[in-house]
Amino acid sequence: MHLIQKDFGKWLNNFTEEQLKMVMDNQVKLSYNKGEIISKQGGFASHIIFLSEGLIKIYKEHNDKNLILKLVKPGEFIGLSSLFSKSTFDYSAACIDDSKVYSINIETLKTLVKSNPDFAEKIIWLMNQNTSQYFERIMSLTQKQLHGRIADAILHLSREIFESTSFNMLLTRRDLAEFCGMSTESAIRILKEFHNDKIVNIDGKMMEVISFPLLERLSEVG
Amino acid sequence: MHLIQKDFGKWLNNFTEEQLKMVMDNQVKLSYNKGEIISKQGGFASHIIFLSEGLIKIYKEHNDKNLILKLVKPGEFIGLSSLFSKSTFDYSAACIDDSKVYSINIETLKTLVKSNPDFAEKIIWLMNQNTSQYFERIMSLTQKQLHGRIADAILHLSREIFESTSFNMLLTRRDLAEFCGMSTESAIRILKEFHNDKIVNIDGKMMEVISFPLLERLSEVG
DNA sequence: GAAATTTTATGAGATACCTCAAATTTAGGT
DNA sequence: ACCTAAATTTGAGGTATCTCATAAAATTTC
Repeated sequence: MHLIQKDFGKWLNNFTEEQLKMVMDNQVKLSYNKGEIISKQGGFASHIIFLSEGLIKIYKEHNDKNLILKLVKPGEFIGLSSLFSKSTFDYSAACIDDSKVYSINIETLKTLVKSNPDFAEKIIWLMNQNTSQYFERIMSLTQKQLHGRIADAILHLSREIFESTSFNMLLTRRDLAEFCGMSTESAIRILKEFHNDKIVNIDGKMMEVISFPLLERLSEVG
Repeated sequence: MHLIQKDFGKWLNNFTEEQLKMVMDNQVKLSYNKGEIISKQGGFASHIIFLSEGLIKIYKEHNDKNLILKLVKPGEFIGLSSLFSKSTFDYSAACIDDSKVYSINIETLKTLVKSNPDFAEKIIWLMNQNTSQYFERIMSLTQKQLHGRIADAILHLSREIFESTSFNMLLTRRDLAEFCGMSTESAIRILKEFHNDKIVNIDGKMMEVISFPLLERLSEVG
């Protein structure tokens, strides 16, 4: 009880004792290793996942090329888009880093949404945050060229995901390419270019942003 | 009262008299002409719109190029993504055809969502439908080349929007291009190609699908 | 109903990006 | 520690797509 309240924190406000017990009784904590797949596109969506530790990629498979739709960091839910609609996932989820998650029965969450308007509001708010993020991604991926897209990705990693100027990005070059909708070779070339131009400092997967203004400019001009 | 119940139909189930009255008192019906802008990116999101008649495009502006995120047909809501989150629209909406809409105060809708769990469920369901559609769009726009994207667009128009093999697509070539994330010239060239290859029959804005299998094949291979 | 604007159309040239190939480095498994 | 597989890197060549220019057709405006 203690642990889950600490992690879920803000999501469990205003729950009655009965509702809290319901969450407790219908949830398990799971650990995944880097590289492991949590859910597979087309698979049965019986649970919603809450990420407690680690980093996860949500991606779609198309022929043999993948596109990473979203990076999920601790504190976020995965699978909300299956609430009240599809019974199958329309995307896959895999761990970029060792991860710990709570897996919550989807029926439980449905019941909670229907019995607790404040929780429903929070879920709707979360889903709208996601949608807004997807709009940004669509614009980046479709309207900008390679440099702008990589700039967007670096800004996202620095500000949203790792919340630091300097971080281990964990993503492989291929992950980054799949996040930016480009070939791995292009991603590599542009990273090197940014490094040479002293926009970022890159050593393997370690990344340090040197100039946010330049990244923002690249993002802006596309 | 009669009119709105006919239009909103399925959305007003399970409402109490009081709630129905609340909808009635906080809603106006508006008419727009083809080409008119309903809401502008960055504008204040004070209302949710329910499309009763016509066709509307939801689009984002980037530098001087637009991208049409979604086509909205009668029976759908616009602006749900502002419920419980942003107070400004992060996209614009404009009429592709003469349209009639109900404009509903956003606070009213919030109240209803919080007081009627069934309605909340429906809203969540709707938002998830949208998200699912956006995933499809991201895949089409980022993973497929021109022919696949135009094929996707035609299939969408035929099946989702007009629900007919033969229809007046209303969109200009430029709209179609902005829906497919390509230059107007490319859209025109590929439409002509499809016409010459007898995949569709095109005369101005009139469009007749001749071979769904071929379109699906083009969509599949990308 | 004529003028002005927008839309549609087509060609040629430019270029951003991908694909393929081959080498080197790094990571993973036993 | 070794072997294998995966990830990273770089170059060269090809191509899908865009841009620009120009013109005809269609639509809107007054």
